[in-house]
Amino acid sequence: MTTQPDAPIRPAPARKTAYHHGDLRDALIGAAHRLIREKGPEGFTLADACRLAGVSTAAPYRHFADRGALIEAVALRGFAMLGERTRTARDAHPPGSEAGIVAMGQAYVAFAGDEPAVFKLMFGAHPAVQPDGHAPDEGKPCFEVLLEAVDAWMARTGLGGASTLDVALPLWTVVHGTSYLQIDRDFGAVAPDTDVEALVERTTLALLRGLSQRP
Amino acid sequence: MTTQPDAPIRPAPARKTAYHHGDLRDALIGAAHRLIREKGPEGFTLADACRLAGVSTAAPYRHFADRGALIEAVALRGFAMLGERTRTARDAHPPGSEAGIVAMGQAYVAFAGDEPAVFKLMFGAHPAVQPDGHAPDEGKPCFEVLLEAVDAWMARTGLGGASTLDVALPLWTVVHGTSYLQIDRDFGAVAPDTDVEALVERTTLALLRGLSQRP
DNA sequence: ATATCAATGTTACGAGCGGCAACATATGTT
DNA sequence: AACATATGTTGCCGCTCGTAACATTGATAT
Repeated sequence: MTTQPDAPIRPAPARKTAYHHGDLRDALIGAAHRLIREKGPEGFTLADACRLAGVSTAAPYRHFADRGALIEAVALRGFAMLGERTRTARDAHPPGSEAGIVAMGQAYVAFAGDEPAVFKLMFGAHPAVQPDGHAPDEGKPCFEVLLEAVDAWMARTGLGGASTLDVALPLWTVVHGTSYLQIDRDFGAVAPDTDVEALVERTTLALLRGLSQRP
Repeated sequence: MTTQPDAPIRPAPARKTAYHHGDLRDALIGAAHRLIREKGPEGFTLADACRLAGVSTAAPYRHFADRGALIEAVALRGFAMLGERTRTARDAHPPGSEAGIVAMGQAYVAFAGDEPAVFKLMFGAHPAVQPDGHAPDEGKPCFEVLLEAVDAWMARTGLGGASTLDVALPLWTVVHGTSYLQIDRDFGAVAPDTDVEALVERTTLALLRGLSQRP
């Protein structure tokens, strides 16, 4: 069981003594999640999380290397949530359908809207980048759900000559860009009344149509 | 004249005394730009900028309300740069051409790649959001360059029934998403050898094709 | 049962940063 | 020459991150 950000601070086993928290690691992740959600990743403070968990400011260092490690743990939770929502969206539509791909994209953007700060953590550049330039692949499972759906769609529409990535990457850029523009309110200055859900649908469908015809 | 981040620290007029810097505001923006470019917006420290400019840590408060105001000034410079690069890309192609729109998108992504930290500042959510939800519109001029190009393209291809925004917003999401995925190395875990320039071209052309046909 | 060890808390501290108040110096206006 | 204003300095406070040294608990072995 993981402590959700809305859960009470100290749901751990009732103990005689309060010296040992019982499940501090998980409680800290929950507290950090809540605080990051409220104040954003920048405003988040390790000391605040400690206060929320009712623990001294040195305690986290028994469970996390440093502030960044705790933040990363929150990001990891985010990928689990995103994967779940993506699969749910997929399962609501026939396999290989365009509607399914649209719904997955809308789920992506909706998740970003619901958890903007966590979304940024998940995809924000990790300071620890491998020397070979390969990033850590926590998000890979999520992407593979999309890859399967695209594969099914390509098989159904008999699209020859293109690879799965040729379709999946453009789709990803659309929903990722829409997510960021929504989160950062960048539509506001230019098209304040943008309905992102409809935007994703129109753009995704147009993209699929454009990709499926030989020029 | 604005102090570029590569310029010497104290290019201001040679004075008898060093007490007054002479052009501290601009020098601080230049220093901040350089530091943010090197260490990212998070790692940027007002004190570092002061050291770079050879000035005490309290001096900036004569020119900027706080740390955030200095950062915003750097972001403003970014919009000027982006606008210039966008217009240059446009002018290299015939008006109303798809090649021009592609080139503008590639310029957008290339700018993000060259100035990732500044790019994030520019589009990152401003803490000061108007109560009506409208964001400050420093980026509007850049977007209007795209709007004009899309207008010309729509006029040329005789696309009826759709508004300019119906085309421009999808295009924006593509290049914005590509920019972020490139900056944060998120392609790395999934498609490490992605050529973003080619990706923008393929995606933009497919999108334009898909949008220009009645379903 | 009890002694010991490892895990997991605590307090105390130092360095660095952001921001303010009070003071100092240059510039320019009358 | 005298004053007002703009601009920079020192000194200070509160806060955060992270480390070191110490304290408490639960588990394990005898």
